[in-house]
Amino acid sequence: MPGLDPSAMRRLNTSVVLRALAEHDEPVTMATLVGQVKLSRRTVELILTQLCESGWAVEVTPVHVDVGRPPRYFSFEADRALVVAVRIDTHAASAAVSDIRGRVLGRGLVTLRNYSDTGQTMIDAEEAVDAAIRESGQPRGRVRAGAVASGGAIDEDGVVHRLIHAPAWNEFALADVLGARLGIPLFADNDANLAALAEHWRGAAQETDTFAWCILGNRAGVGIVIKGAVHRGFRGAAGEIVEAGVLDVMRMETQPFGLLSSPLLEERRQAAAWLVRARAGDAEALQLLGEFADDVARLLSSLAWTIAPEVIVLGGGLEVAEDLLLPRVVEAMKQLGTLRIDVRATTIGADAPLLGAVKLVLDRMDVEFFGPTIAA
Amino acid sequence: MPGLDPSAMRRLNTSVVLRALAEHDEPVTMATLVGQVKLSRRTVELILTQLCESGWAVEVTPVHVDVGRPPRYFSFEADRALVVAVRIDTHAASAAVSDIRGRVLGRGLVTLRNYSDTGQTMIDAEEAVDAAIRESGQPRGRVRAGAVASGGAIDEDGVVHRLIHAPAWNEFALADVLGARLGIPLFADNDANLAALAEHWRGAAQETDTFAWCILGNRAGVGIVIKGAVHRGFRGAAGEIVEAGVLDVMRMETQPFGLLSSPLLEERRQAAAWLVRARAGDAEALQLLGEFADDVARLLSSLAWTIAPEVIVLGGGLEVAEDLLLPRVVEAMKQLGTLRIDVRATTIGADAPLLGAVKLVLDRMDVEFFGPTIAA
DNA sequence: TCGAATTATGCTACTTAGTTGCAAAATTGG
DNA sequence: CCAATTTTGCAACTAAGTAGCATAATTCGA
Repeated sequence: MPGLDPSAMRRLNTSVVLRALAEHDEPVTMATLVGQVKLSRRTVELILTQLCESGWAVEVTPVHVDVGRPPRYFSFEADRALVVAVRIDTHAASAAVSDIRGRVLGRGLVTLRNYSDTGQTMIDAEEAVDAAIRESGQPRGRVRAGAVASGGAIDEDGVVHRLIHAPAWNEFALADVLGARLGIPLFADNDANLAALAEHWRGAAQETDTFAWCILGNRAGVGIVIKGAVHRGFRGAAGEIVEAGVLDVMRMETQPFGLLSSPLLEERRQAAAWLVRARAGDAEALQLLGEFADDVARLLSSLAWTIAPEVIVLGGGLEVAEDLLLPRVVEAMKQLGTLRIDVRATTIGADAPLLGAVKLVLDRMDVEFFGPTIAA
Repeated sequence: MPGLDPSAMRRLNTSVVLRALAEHDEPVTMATLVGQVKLSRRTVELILTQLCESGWAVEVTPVHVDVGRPPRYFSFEADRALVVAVRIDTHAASAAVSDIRGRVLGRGLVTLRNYSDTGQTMIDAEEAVDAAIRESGQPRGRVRAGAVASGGAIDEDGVVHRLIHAPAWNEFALADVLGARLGIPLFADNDANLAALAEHWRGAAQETDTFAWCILGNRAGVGIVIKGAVHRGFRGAAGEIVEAGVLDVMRMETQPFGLLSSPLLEERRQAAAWLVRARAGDAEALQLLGEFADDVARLLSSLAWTIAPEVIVLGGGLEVAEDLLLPRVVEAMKQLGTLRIDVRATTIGADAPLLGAVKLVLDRMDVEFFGPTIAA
């Protein structure tokens, strides 16, 4: 337990002021900030001066209308630090460069040459990052950190522990290897976890902070957010349905509606065709849809009694069937006697894991961005 | 986000020093504390003086042998604040009075007159508390706070949301009602959650901080600890297997080995008889034991893929069958293809929920004990 | 155009609290 | 009884937050 000295107090207060400043999209007056942070005006003034000197804040002079001496306006310099988010799928690597507020400035997409070859995939991923940086038009040096989303159980150190269909990835130090290649600190996490994080940040689960996000079907995974933070579990294995055993996941894989979440366009097209049939009232399609809903409900029930999330968000392609699937799943859960849980569809869609990676690095870099270094 | 002023800094440092002091069972010198808290000797000295004045610390003069000027010794005054833990079972209310270090000073036990009558049960619970305080020999006024362990889904405000076999308890504000009766701030939580907390504190799960604790059989419940804190889930429903639906829990209830965790002595005796038969190699008993192990394994698998705990602790009576049950459960989980998890038996036993209640109130009262009030 | 009203600023003086370091105190051992 | 040793007690200093007042820079109305 380390005690605090006055300089630690100043660091903390600096971080408080900077956070308050960063919350506003528009420039704000000192008085506004003083109201928020519960520090004296003088202190805020001194800290703001320091922040301007170190480049984290800028003073701007907007047009002014009110009576009285015009206040000084300050705004947060979001461009000062950029982050990059990478997503590695079985078929493609995508990347997004974003500023520290989460505004995406550029994107890149590269089709993977050979997913089973981790080395090649790292090259592909770097290409996607390069493309994203190029599109952003920002100097590369501004990209300070990054996060990568991938399938599999990924622990806090960014090591992939199990990726059932791709043994080459087992025990692969994804975060370290790709981070070294890109020359920045890099975090890694499971794509379902990151999708959940994104959904909490900007999607369908903003008002709750204990919930689960699911992709179920051809691929299957659950992302769990507890008290606002991703729950990874031991060696990142939380939410890794592939390991379930309890539930017959394989059956979902051979289910046409399971293909809704396939990374392959062709398979998604097949699934969409079944959806059309179901919407038209085709008996076989409705039968299969019902079975799929039952399977999904059984999985969600398992989540319900263990985690007891307040909300479950269905993502990963399932959202296109929202109208047909949701009522059936809810009904099936009721039949199972499960606690009534608010089940809803994603509002972010396919971009979720990438957006979640942005959020992950923003969260993790708080200390770096808002911590000791600021004062310098 | 509130900023810090010098007095907040002092409060924090005071709490740091007090915690460091409380870690030692024996009196310690100032120099030792200085080494631990990373504050200057002068500051520690001033804070210790204040703590002595406010009664949280006392200076003692032990015999001294080393050369040099003899140091001043200080020790933490654990008696200054006592807490009471209550456990409400279907058949009895028990209570324990403990000091702030968790040393139990007195106990009480009252057989419930009518569990379905919450009012009567509150009276019984208070009697148990009175008995425990009497046994401790401490003045009642020293008991500053308490916690109560009960079955059912209990939210953070201490309201019981579902207790399937006792509708009178539904939406009963357990913490508030009993707290008002006892005249102290009272926290409430599910007994499995509290047992898990106890196991983390003093039992079989001290070295991990993400794990689950189970009572399975006649009663069923799971307590989940994530990053050292109990995970309650929405409205306290996490780990409430009763709601499962997915798994055939009722079958376990009619299983003779399920009676191992019965609150009734008679039923436990029956179960013990089956254990004897199994140990003697009786085929029927071994068959039933195997089925029980399979059921348990299926439940634990569900925990494994959702939470991914590092350890699962079996408690609530199951520990008496440890030698026969554990290998079978582990084998059955392997058959299910579940991630290998360290499954072990409780080292605390039946006292776990009560001990967990002590820990809960100590954790929750940190702010009160170690927070702003100290300096006064 | 000028003065009153208004509002934010810049600063000085003061307080709290943490750090440094030195002289003095209290012990043991020869 | 003196040297060695270890800890204490305190004075002087520094960092950082608070309070509050005189002043500056506006708008508005006459």
